[in-house]
Amino acid sequence: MKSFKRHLITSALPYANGPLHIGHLAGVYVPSDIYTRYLRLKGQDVLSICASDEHGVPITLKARTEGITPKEVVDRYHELNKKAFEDFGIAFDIYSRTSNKVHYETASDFFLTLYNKGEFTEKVTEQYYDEEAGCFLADRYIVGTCPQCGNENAYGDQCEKCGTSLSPTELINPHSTISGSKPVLRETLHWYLPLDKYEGWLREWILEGHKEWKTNVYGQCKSWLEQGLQPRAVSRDLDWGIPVPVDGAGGKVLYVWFDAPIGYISATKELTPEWEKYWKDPDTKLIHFIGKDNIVFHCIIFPAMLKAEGSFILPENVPANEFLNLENDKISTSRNWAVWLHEYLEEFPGKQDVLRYVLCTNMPETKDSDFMWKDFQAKNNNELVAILGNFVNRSLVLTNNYFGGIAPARSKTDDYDEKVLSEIERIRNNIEPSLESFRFRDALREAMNLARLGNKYLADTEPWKIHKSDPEKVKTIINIALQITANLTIILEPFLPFTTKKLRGWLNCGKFSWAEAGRSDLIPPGHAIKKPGLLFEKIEDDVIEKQINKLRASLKTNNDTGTTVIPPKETVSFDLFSRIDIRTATVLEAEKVPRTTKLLKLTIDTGIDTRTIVSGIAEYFQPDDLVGKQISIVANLEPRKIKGIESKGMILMAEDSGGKLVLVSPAEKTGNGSIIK
RNA sequence: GGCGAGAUAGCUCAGAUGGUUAGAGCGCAUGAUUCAUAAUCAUGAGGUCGGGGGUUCAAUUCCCCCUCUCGCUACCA
Repeated sequence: MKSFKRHLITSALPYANGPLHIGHLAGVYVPSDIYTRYLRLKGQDVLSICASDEHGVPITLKARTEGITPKEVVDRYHELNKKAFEDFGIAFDIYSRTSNKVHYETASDFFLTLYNKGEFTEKVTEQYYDEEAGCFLADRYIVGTCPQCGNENAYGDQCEKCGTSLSPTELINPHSTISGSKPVLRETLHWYLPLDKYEGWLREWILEGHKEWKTNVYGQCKSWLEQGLQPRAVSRDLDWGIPVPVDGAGGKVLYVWFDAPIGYISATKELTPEWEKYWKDPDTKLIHFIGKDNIVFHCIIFPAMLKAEGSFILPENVPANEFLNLENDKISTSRNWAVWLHEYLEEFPGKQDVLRYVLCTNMPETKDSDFMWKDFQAKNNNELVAILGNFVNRSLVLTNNYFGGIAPARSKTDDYDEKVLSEIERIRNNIEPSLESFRFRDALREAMNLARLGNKYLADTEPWKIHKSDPEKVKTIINIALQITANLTIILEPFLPFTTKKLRGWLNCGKFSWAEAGRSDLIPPGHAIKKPGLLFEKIEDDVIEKQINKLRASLKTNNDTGTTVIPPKETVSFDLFSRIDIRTATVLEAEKVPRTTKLLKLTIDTGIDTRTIVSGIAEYFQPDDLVGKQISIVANLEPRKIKGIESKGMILMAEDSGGKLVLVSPAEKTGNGSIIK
């Protein structure tokens, strides 16, 4: 096992187009914070880096819908998220942002180095250009008819209705969402990172060299490598981002996936003039904390970039977590199915550690896990209050009651006392390997065993029974209880920093180092402690019910109205509208198209004829349920071959923001072929 | 369709290069106890380890098939 001189910890850069929720915390920031705090306690040289990721098309889109500038969007969320991290004690050495000057320079330099080394390939492609707005259009800015499903609102990169990934040139009747005009194709030059070139090296490095990575990470990398890697464009025609630093590259910026990971480097640079020591010296252990959605970037693409650049070290491990669900359902920003960090703090002031604890005990380390409010309550009441808070309270109250708040000396210790004392060190020794291999749930469970040990020790020795008959023995007992309490301030520090700080205050002691954990002389005889308060308080049923109701209510609202309402399309003439022939029809037969997931082949009676329509609705409808249903169709849509079947027309569907499809049917049965107008 | 991860006590999860009674925490039951936020401590009940087949003296652990969940990817409206 290689030993390292220093650590560089990065945490995935949160995208600055929305607030943070518990999923972010459980997946990335709590684990990275625990790990960082542990290393710091051990006195290691460690930097923890994070920043807001502030470029990319979604931010420009959000700005547009809100009628503000992209800068205003990122400013808002950068401040909000930065504060949320601070409030939860996520102790980054720096929380920077990718709109900083130093990042612009770093990312530009990085690009230039690769450019000058000839690491990029250049390719001219035809892209849509908006002549009115005078700019190239990012894929998301082009809307047109999906060539597959006929959805008129398909974006240039993807049709949200059928899920097809598209390229903008495939869209029928494309138009710009900026000016509404019809864009023209223009040639444009872009730079590509030929990932295929690094495939062999990546295989060797990951599949052979890092078999110790978590199975989910290793498996995902293997999956990617076996599918073969393609060159990836590193630039885009866009005006929000870092300009490509090459002559004649006006109007082009670095693609956000390229600039974002470089943000780790720039933030380090901003933090310390010694940044190169952390990024280029092989004695540095680089660890990326991320969620599973980011595995490919941090295990494949970013390492390929670093390798191409040549002077940087590579990550030693990428302990990606899976996802946290909420009350049995996926966390979803658009459905507002989330517990937002800033809202949690308003409703549970001072209870940062409760959330940290619950998220840690239930961290999605090996598979997706679930956050349940009932579970949150149970863990608070049965573990934090009953086991930890209670033990601390007992030991401090006993010290005050029997010794006026002055720590007694141990007189004579018996075998049991010695066994308990040695147990402290054993617990510490158990925690270390868990923390070092990113098994934080295990580590925290073991840490809590120290409080359990304390409770058991008091129950077994029963000082309240003998404090008159054997005061010397009680001195020993209370001394040991205090040593356990002091050790808790060390061992729990990575997990519950607010709690341990409070506890140190009551113990009236300073911060101990990790190496001191296990010692039985942390609190010397004669040391005066303070009057304790309560470490945790019980959470009652009604508080939890309120949270559950709040979630359900927001979900209901979302179902009723849809949170993401797409802005109206441009005005069309009546003439244009009337050229579309919408009719009622009845489904005669329906069957799944073989070897597809989404396609149904429908035979329908249109009143005019009997025809076949292929529709991408198989995920929402059983074929049998459709037979006999009256529906609405576009009867004069140009025919199109789909999977070898000629589809004549398209079925009208209402689609909510979650992508769920509902048939648009006449409210009462009517003749097939009736005109809908 | 392909690939990856997962399915173990009521709940959340560990675990085994195949081999004596499969573990933890919480919950539950019973008992003990009162220093402590009706907290604590002890004991116990609870699992044919997703389903089916195979290899083996022996599989929950290895192999094959199937079902379900999550993710990636392909084809695609």
